[in-house]
Amino acid sequence: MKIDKLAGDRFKERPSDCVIDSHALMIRGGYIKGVANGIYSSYMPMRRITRKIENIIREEMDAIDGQEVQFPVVMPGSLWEESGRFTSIGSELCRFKDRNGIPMVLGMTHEEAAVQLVRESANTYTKYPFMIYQIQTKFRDEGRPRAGLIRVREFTMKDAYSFHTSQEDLERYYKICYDAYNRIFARCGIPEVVTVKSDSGMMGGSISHEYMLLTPIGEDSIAICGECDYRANMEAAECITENKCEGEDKPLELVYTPGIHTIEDICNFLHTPLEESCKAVVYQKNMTDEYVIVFIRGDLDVNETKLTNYLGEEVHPGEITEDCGLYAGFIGPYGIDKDKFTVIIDKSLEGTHNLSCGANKPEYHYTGLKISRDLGDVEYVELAKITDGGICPNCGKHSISISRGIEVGNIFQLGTKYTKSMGMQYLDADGNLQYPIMGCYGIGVGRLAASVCEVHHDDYGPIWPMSIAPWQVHICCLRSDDEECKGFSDKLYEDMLGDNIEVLYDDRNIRPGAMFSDADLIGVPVRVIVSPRNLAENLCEVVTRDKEINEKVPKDEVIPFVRKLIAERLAACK
RNA sequence: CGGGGUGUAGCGCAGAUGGUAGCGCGCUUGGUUCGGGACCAAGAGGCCGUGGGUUCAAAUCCCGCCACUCCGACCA
Repeated sequence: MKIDKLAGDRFKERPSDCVIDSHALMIRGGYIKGVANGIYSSYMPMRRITRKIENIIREEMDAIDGQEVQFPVVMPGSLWEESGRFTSIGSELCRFKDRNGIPMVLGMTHEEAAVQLVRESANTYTKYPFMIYQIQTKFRDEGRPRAGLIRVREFTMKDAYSFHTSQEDLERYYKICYDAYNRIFARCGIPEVVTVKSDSGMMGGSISHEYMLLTPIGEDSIAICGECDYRANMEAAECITENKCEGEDKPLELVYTPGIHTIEDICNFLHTPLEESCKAVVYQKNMTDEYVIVFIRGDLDVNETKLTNYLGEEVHPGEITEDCGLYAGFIGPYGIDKDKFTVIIDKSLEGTHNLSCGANKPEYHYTGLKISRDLGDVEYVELAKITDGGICPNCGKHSISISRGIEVGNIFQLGTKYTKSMGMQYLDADGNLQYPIMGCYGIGVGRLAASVCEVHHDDYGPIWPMSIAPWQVHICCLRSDDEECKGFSDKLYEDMLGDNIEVLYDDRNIRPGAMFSDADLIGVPVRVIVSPRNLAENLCEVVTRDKEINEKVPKDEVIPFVRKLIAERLAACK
């Protein structure tokens, strides 16, 4: 490829609306162009990168007996009604009608399509286990796309679905996928990706893992133990609390606390630590607006994902109105109307005493609350967010730190949610009808490319690993007006093409500075610089984008030298 | 869903108090340059997001839409 024909501009100024580096570099380098909010087109360099990523994924999926298939982007709503997701999913599922008025959806994930594809043919246990996968466009009408390709509405994804006749077999295969995923990320040049336990959200199912690239710009928070190998998404992390319950129990006492509304204020007023208070967090159910009140230790926050899972329905922060029977700032667990409100006591309050809390009466709080004494038998529910410096649920030490990460992939054990709801069955060896057990496995291709860029770049541009680089070699002909320089460069380019080296050739009559800046933005790992100066000594300069290598090589040995470099670097990405 | 911001040339921006649009980068042509985004000269390129209103006159003032964007919430 000659660079002067390459569609897409490269430019110097950072676009003002780019917050993260990978986004800015991909716009500045002529990789992508925005079409609409969260929707991008890719220029050739980007497409070559994603194609290589897709091929790596393909190789690894094929190696674990995956069958590549293709599902449609547009599906009838009726298919999604079978699983119940046509109505259960919110506006991120794009719905529309075809010319006959039939409800249709744009695929945001393909469990339904996967089951539809195989439910008749996989009717005997002898066909199990098997896995099908595709690499295809998804559309999710996100409320807020951001960060370039990290969070978009339309994207390419590899999604895989496995089918099993037992939980044991699913777990066996799940482990195989787990390892295949690690190989994929290592081969794409980001071996530092870690797995974390995650919440399975709307997918259903139980065990799931996310593959996280740890970086401060990540959107997810991850709890990591510094002492053992415990790692979990904040949403899924169990919050362990120790309540020492020192000193004597004090009696429950009503205290006049005019104008004190927040838990910080009451603790300051009483000179007690936040741990000795019980705060109320008010939510309302999305469907009915019914109030849900969570009581939790004053220093902790509610993990709303856990709350949603516990309730089995969505909630939003509650609006406390004049006549709802609640007094904002004075809500407490003692004497609250349990018939009128859903009241939940967080596990962090188990084994506590001498708590201060609201008195359900304006301008009054209680002190000396002991739940086991004053409220009798209550169910404690684990709903708190794990905290930085908190206790590790695995090893029990105060060793949790919270990091940020980008989710580049995930794997789920789905169970029978889709096979049952969609009526997929097979005959087992004893002649009984059974529902297959499913797993599903996803990787966002564009997000992965952007993640690699985010981790591998400098001020001048991306530094692509050889395995996914848009080209392997970039020839810079520094003086195209010099006959010898141009002649040698042209020949080198032709020879490399003939030798099946992926080469980008810059023979524009521009100044070296501009040429190097463009080369940096394209981020090709190996650069060959041809100039009259070096040619006078029969040399070419070979440099790598990561600055590891900068050597003058005899001009006749450039191709073998470069071939060796490419081979070494490809081998390093395994 | 809540709260901000911005829409003027391909990109980045300036255009108090209304008078018919400008700068930098990029692009075209010619010349001088040539190892980290050169310089000179001459050019091309604009329905000022959109609809309405006020006015002799609107990029500018008023109202309504739309789009993009940032922060937060939500998010297989």
